[in-house]
Amino acid sequence: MPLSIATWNINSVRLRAGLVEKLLTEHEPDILCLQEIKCMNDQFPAKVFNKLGYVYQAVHGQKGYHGVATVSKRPLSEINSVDYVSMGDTRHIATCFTAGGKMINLHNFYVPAGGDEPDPVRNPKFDHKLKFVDEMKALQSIDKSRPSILVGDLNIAPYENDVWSHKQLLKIVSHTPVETEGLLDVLNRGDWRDLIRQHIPMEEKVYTWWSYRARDWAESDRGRRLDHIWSAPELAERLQSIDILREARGWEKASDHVPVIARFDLD
DNA sequence: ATGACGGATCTAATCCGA
Repeated sequence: MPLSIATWNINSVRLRAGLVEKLLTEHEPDILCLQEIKCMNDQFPAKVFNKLGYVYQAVHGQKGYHGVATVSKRPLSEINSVDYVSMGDTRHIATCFTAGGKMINLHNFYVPAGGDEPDPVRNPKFDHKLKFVDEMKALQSIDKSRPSILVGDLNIAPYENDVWSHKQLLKIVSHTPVETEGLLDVLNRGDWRDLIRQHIPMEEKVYTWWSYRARDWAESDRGRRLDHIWSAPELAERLQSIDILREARGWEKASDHVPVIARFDLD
């Protein structure tokens, strides 16, 4: 079976354990990276994943907010979290696994949302976000001579067609120039490949998140591409497909983010 | 008008998301 990796901001893994089960049953990714699990490690619904064969679990949670987890059918090693911006938040977990006979690093991120006002002086949350992205610039797509994959809710929609209206969102946190330039700097300096954009032309609108506040999310379709899968060039060459599960936004009690799944021509 | 919803928490009103 080819290697497949999914990422999903689940917005409470306990509340949506049933939806996670649906995703894993219907799409069977080898590895699932979750963000915003919103629980402590001992509250993580491990049994739900064990039952489906995802017995390797790297969980980095905290009470009520944030939290990331990587669950896998393949053994995970070198589990490690970096405390970006030294805030004590649970926004990153790194693991390592084997595919195609080689070791691959996998980073799972939940980048801070950044609050309402795009001014780091007046808004400490925006300052935190910018510092977080700054620290990500040190990440290289090849590390310890292994190729890496970086996924998660990066909370930034970098390109014009990653939002429903480029012009109207230029001053809205997630699409301001200081953020989009910062994220593209992370991408370029680390020699990463943006796998969604490798598969979908730049002219085409692509979203992975739709607000809960819209009267009808599908009808207004005012989304943003906040969730990403990046990889080292040698893995990008092996990309077979990338799927954005838009239909998951319409599931009962849906997360406001949808899963993204990348499949690679690697065993 | 993007657009007022939805989650967790010291179960009621508050903070947070993006």
